[in-house]
Amino acid sequence: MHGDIYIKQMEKVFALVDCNSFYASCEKVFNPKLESKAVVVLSNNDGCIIARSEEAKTAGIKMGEPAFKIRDIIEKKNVQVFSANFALYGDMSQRVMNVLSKFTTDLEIYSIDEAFLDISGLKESELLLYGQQIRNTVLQWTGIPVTIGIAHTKTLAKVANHIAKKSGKCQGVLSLMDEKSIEKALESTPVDDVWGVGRQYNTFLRSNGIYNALALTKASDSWIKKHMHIVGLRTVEELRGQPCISFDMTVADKQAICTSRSFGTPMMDYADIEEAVSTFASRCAEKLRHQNSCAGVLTVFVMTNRFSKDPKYVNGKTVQLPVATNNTAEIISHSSALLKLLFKKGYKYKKAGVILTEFIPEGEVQQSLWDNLNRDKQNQLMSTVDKISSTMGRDVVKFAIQGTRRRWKLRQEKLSPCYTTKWQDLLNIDMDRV
DNA sequence: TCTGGGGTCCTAGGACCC
DNA sequence: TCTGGGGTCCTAGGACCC
Repeated sequence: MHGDIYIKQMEKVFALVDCNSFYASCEKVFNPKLESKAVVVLSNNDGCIIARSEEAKTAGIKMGEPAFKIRDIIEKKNVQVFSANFALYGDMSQRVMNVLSKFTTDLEIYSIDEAFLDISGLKESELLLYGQQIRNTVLQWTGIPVTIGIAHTKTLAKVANHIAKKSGKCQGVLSLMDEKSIEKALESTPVDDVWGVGRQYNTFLRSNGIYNALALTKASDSWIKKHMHIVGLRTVEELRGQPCISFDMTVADKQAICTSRSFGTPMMDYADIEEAVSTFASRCAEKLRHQNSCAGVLTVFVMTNRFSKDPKYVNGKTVQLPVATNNTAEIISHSSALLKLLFKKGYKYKKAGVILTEFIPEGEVQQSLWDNLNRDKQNQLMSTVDKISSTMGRDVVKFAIQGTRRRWKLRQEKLSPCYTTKWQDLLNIDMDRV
């Protein structure tokens, strides 16, 4: 058929490269003592498990579990625990992506540890070998092990990746190209392992007798659309082999920027929270300047610990800024004005945050008649601050209101060195003992 | 003692317009 | 008593992702 030939020629092939236990693997790269040990990485404040090495998974540690609940497993199985070191992980991520970009420029960096490659045009028989080549190169050049799934749609590439992760047979690479193997793969994939099916849809689908990905592909379009909307229908079409999710190599500007933290210990003093909120505001402004935008709307929120029995208070306030800005001083002063309105004495605050939205490009800001700020001068100041921060380190210069006490700071008791981003943390090797 | 942080997209419903 | 038709814009909330 004419149509068939057309589709054959157009058919794309995607490879999803996904780092194995990424954060845990980063810790292992620079610390050979960790090899073959169970390693876990904790969220900020040393709260929950956010990464587990293969050995840690085998030990029965679950994703997202609070660390204090699994103290006994950690002790019994000699699990090596680390506080999240995002400076290290971010830098390692860049290295991995750099290696991938040597293979193709058609690269979509999807998250810190995942990228899609458009590898259309290769012969089907070459795909596995090519995947192995990518895998070996990334491992050799960065020390990070990856798994690769290959298919005609991104969602199927995800399925392939998932299976390759679990099955030793695949040696880290699986391609799902022919109908038979796709069907087998879908049947063995629990429906909640499908990319786009979360907790709610999982419950819903199961209560309707759909337990695996294959069954999901057999549901009717109208039923899917009714209950899972257009996004759900796209997922199902992708599982059927029909590409619906676009491949996008350009990094889109963010539409919202948020900086928020839980405090290491609960805070009751206004001054402490003001320090924290000012620091978050400053961080937001940095991120905003980084993408050359100005924000028109600013939100501040505070909350008490939702798990404790103490009185609870959750609140947020939003302002429309008179002139859209990315100036740290302005964003800090609006943030503390909002905090002043929000703050109520007597509560034990656990978390606060600053959110910026309604962005416009720096060059298109509407001036106000009553604006009495010298914006050119302020912009020069900001770019000087940014330059100092990027060469000499963050917070070398900062606003006084951000404070120095940092009583709100994170708990990070098991932080590893920043092996790749701080001179003083570089590894020393004693040649006499090698 | 101890439970993360930062995003995206879509939909329904209300307000408002002619 | 009856009570159109068609549209836009905005917001809150829900779902998902890593």
